[in-house]
Amino acid sequence: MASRGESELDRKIVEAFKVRKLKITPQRIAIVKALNRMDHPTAEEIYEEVKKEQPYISLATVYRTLKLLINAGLVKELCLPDGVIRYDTNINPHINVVCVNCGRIFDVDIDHYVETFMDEIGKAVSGKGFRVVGFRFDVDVYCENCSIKNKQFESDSAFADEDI
Amino acid sequence: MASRGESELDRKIVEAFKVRKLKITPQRIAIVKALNRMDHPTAEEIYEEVKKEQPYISLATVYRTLKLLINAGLVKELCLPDGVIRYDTNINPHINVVCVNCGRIFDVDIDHYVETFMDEIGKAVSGKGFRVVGFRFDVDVYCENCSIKNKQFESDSAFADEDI
DNA sequence: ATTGCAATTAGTAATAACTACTATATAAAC
DNA sequence: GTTTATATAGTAGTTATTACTAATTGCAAT
Repeated sequence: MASRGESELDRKIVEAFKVRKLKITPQRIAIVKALNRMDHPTAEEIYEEVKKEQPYISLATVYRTLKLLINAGLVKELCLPDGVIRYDTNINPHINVVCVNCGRIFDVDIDHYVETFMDEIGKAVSGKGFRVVGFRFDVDVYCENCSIKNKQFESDSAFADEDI
Repeated sequence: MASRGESELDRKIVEAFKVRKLKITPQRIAIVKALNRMDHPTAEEIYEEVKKEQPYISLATVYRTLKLLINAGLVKELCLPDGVIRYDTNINPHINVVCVNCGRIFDVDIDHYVETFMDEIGKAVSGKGFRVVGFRFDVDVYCENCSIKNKQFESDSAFADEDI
């Protein structure tokens, strides 16, 4: 009967919990598993998903656990123009490409560009004594579908005449 | 008596208002002027500042006016890890360098790098049909002061061992 | 396996940030 | 000045999140 419990959890997460002396509870297991199968969910969406497995879980537990995971560096918050915080299990440096029309979020890997970006940022902030610990790079777009449907918005952006 | 009213307002803002058939009210003038002398304020902070000039202004008017200015592309929202929305009158492409310890925000001009960034993003998202309309680039740092006071946090970041 | 207890939980109250609503007032076009 | 659509103050309502509390539980030490 090895199908229940922490054995299903990513070793990295178990490790992060143990190292911080955090208990591995069924609620936390369910939340982590839900996060892993969801795509940029909100706290409320996670709550609804986790309820399938833990029907009596409290929304407060979801928020508390998310905060733990964030503090452990296992999850990141996304704050997008719709004002709702979403949670991202992709902690690799990447761009969140967000369609301003339909809200879909596309993770765009920038492994190959990170060094260049960081060099440029380094130049831009040099001499000011900043120690960089992370970044958020969100790009607002119309995705392919919404571009087609929203031709009329073509010059609504501050960047429209910069041809980017 | 040319010291009151819209004559004090940036021509660009008057233009943006007229073009949208929005009335130029004393409240809106006061809000725009407050924004111009403040540094990344929250709605609440703007409200307190504007009250000095318009003691009976309503917080709802502040929020409504901010939304107008955002829609007109004259102001941008910043959503930083503290969860409070701040308003930025710098609509030029720039990086918001945020000290994760003291919360101070430093605008870092990237005029010279924007083209490079956009090229890189273009490469990263190419073939996916995205039409870029804007971006947010926030960099979390310890500022010079807080770096000195917080040596103990040196390896707390997911990026710590990447030497960025 | 049992025990002891600090950590965790469910449930809910409280808070914070914002939005909607409504009756009154006003900017600006005539 | 008159008109009228727009804007406003004040406030109620909403949403997202956090705080609190009494009961429960993971897990380390027996």
